[in-house]
Amino acid sequence: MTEVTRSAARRSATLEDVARVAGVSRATVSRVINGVRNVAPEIQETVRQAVEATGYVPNSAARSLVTRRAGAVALVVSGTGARDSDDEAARTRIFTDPFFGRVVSGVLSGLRPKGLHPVLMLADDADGREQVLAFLRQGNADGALVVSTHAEDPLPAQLARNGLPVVLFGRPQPRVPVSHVDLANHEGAALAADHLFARGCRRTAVIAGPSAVPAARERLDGFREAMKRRGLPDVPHAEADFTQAGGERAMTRLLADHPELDGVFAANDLMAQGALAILREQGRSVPGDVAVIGFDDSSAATAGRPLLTTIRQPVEAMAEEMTRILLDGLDRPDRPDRRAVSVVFEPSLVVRQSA
Amino acid sequence: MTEVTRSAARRSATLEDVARVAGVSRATVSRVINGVRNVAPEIQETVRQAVEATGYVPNSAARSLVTRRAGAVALVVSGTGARDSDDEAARTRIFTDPFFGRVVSGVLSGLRPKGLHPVLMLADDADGREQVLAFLRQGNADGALVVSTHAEDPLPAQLARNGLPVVLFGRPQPRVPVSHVDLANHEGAALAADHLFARGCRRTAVIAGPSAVPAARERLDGFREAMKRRGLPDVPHAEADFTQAGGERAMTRLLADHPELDGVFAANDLMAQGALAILREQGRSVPGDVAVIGFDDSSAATAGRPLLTTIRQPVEAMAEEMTRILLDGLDRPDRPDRRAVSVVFEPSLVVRQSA
DNA sequence: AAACCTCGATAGAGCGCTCTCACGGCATGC
DNA sequence: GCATGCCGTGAGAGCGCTCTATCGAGGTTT
Repeated sequence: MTEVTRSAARRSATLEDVARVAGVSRATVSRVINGVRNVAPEIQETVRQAVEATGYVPNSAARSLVTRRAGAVALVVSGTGARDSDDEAARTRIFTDPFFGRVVSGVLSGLRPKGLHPVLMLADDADGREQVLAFLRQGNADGALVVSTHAEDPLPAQLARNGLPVVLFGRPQPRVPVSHVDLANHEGAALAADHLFARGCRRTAVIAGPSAVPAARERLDGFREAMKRRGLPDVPHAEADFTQAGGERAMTRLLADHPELDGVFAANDLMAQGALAILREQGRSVPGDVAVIGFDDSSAATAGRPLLTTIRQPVEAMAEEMTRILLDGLDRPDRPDRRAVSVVFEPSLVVRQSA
Repeated sequence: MTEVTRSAARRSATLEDVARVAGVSRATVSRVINGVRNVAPEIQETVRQAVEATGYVPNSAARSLVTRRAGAVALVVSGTGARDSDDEAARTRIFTDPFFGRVVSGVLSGLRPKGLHPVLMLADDADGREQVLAFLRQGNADGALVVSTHAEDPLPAQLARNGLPVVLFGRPQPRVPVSHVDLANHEGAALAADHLFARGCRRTAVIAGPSAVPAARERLDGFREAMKRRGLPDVPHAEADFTQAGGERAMTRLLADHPELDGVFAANDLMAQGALAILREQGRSVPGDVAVIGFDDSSAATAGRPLLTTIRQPVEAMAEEMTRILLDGLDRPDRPDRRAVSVVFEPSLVVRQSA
């Protein structure tokens, strides 16, 4: 084998090669490969055989260049609140949270029918945000799915300003018109309050999420408002960071300040687990002495004993809907109806053992 | 503004535009944008200003087309064992496992210096494997990081056969020469055995992972061999699926068959948590009546009480090393030293409360 | 002073694909 | 019988970039 043929064998087949083998033009092969439009059946067959014979695989860079479509979407985790972008512990924490895994799972489900795959990006500081922006503007991805945590996260606005298709998990800042999916957090928290009240709890407390996170605020407010309606206007709370360790610290504080507690509502399951651990250590039985309700119905809810009573958030379905909205927007010929779409999901109460 | 100028403004600036503004050639602008080689400082400055003025962003499809580099790597989760690819529960389970999150975190760390981002792919059936293969052959990614679970997973071999750069998490089948990172699972299991023995446990059992997973086999074998060396050749075990629920079932079975148990080694932390839950339910104190050791030192280890004594697997560091190996291979000019590289990490014992 | 380098910049080919436009052949309408 | 329309195919431009070959200017060598 000469040097020439070897290098020829090395480089993979192109449309040109297939066309030559099939005895047709490049354009015809292209038509067969993509949406088959007006090509005689017998020629289609010939082309297909030529593709087989040459082992042809379309080059996506070339295709993207002319179609101006990347055929990819970015999945951005934004604003983790890591102070330092080298803070691997913080990064691991967010990716280890069951919430993240459920989002990934839902996104994958939503993308699968279209044969797309998400590019994972972390935008936890200005530099990371710049990277996401550049990535999209360079055409590496056609749109972004953003899981943003902080309310003041500027990324959604930046993306929207650049005219890039975005869908958010969670409500964006009021002034930013961006498509998103969300959960009725108020209602979820009220469900928890009602259940605790019905059990007879009158001295409840809340382990809240970071006040910078809108969903966390809504859960706290929703719970307090529901209790107020029942004549209990004073519900103490401690703020934590959505982690188990944070939940432990918050529970410890709460117990010290309010030893008479008989019910706890945690803004997510991880913190509820932390609460459970501390209650056990301090010799309080759950749900006998203190009833505990979590939020999310993630895998953490059934990870320990007692099994956690919790408010279910259909994260997978929400993530799937998020990709659907994005893909719809990409398909649409740009102009018409470019307004932001939003879909709000309803939470539900899942009663197990802890309350 | 006329229709023409508007559409001109719409489409983003190209190299040509920048060159015109800067009064130089396309090639010079290209040199400035990329590795700056032999360009007079003042011209560099002029070009930079022109880039600024035009808001130029390089088009990566065009670049990829000529460089034949995608500037992306695939992160493939392969062989989850989901029977049905529509089995969302199974999919969520794998992504919810802290192990996955740690891998993602490590990969991100390894990719960050190069400004790359992983494309997430799930290859849980033949169709998924085909997609991964096609994706890489189309040049969408330059290489793959594969987290493969089953020993008989054909994907690594398929990729290697196609000459695509791959690095595996975990040892591949014996006959497949593929770069990988791995943990000394035998040694880790022996560490667990030694610790239990030193505590006085003589009636231990193992909650093993799926026998199709090489790492699971090694952990079981390592534990049994270590116990055998100490004169305890009979260590019962129950096989589970690396999930908490599976751990619970295995523990229940083990307890029924061997009520006299005084020590349990679980092949991962999730199953150890399951064991803890069952032991509590059955009124056995941990570590008083039964000592428990997990494996991984994931977030699950500190998720409940008692805190789990476990064998630490440095997943983040392993994942980071995995990307380093892949990127090194991509940089190298192909031919020389194309042999498979492997790096084996050492586990360590982390003593907490459960043993 | 002529020949030779060297360095910085340009011209232009070409990566592999899609898509518009033109064209030939055939059926249809008057 | 000739104009008309449609359908299937081919020719060719061009997407935005990189990179090789080339050229010109200025300095050095003999």
